Amino acid sequence: MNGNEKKVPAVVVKRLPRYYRYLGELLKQDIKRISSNALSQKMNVTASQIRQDFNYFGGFGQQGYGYNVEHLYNEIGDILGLHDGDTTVIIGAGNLGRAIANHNTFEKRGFKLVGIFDVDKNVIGKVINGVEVMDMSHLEKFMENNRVDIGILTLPKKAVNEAAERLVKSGVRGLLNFSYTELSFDKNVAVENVHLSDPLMTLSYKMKQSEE
Amino acid sequence: MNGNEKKVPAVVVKRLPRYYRYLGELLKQDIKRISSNALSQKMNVTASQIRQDFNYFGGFGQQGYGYNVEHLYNEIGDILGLHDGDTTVIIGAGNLGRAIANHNTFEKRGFKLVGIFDVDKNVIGKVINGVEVMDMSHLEKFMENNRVDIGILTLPKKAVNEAAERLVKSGVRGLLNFSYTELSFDKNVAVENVHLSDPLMTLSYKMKQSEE
DNA sequence: TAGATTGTTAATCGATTAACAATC
DNA sequence: TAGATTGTTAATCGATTAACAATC
Repeated sequence: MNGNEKKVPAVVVKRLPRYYRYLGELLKQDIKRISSNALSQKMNVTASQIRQDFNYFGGFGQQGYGYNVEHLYNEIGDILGLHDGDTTVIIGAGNLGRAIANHNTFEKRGFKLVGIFDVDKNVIGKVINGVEVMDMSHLEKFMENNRVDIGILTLPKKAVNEAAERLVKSGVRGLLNFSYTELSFDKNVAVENVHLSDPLMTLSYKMKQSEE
Repeated sequence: MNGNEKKVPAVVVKRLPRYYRYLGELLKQDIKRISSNALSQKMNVTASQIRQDFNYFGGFGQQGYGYNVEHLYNEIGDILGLHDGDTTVIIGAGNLGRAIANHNTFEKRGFKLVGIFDVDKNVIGKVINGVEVMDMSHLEKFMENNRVDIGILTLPKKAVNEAAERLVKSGVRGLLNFSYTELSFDKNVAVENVHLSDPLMTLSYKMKQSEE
């Protein structure tokens, strides 16, 4: 941030992945350009919001023309850091860890899984989506020899704090935490806490509303 | 809604699961009561916001005392519909479907998994967390004989629309969709679309910010 | 050039925070 | 009763929408 750009509101940042997805779809359909108005109808938001959102990062469009889909897609990818080649490790090779290791969207988005760790002797040595599950006690050695940007935490909450701290000490810059605990570190380590059952609860709330 | 209550903003509803989690923790620690101020410090929000949020649903506190933790916990559970005994089926017994079937938080929140369906002969008949995987072609028959409130969609996007429509036709009132496609139905069917890679992307964005 | 559509400023709306009277 | 803390109104802040001049 160079000081004369205003800080992008969190609510705008959260919308970026959705734009990215829709633009990816347009790209697949070979659509070359789109106006904020056409996009707003597809996405069910206002054209004004779309233009405002994009203009936080500088104008990507052209008056009288609209937006070049491929260009916009790449720019948003850039903003999100999808072209940085960030590497990930998964800590916890349980059901969720395995699901995520096999979830190919992560790769498609430019993230490279380089290691999976667990403490369970029964899973250590197994290969998941081409990546071997290693012994958690070898974490530090592994990270000395491999650049790891992001730690994905899919382990029981009682073990998550220690794992997170070891990752941070070994140089990880971001944590994607699926454990129940809400982690937070100082500003040098970005953290995103994901609670899988939250959407189920808000769904349940919505269901009660539509009953009435 | 009886008309003289104002509609609860979506942003407030989204915060309810987080309150519920924190109150659950307090309950475990045998803490009987808490003030909005004490809770605000734990949760890193303002006390004002907490009181405003709770007052959308009627006052749960008592002047000079604060909030009774257990009572508040149960009230929020009620609001979220966690005590309705909603049943779920999972469509798609792949990695993510299995992870969710084994994810015991869903049960803890009061949702009962009653069926898992797939088209793959290799997984049909297997038992996941005590529930047998059934042939997708038997979905309608199963739903005639069993009340199913929520369909959890963990299948490839090319199959998700058909599955969703079959569920809705068979009487499901809510869909929790993990597939890439964004589903939407008329107002009688609540839908929550979950995109697992979105938090990874926003994490990546945050990492770029803390670099600077 | 005329038409279309952005980028951006201004107006509106809604959410958050502050303040305090009510009351346990 | 005095102190604490809610419930609620009012003030502020920020996000969304509308409008339109700039310009391709």
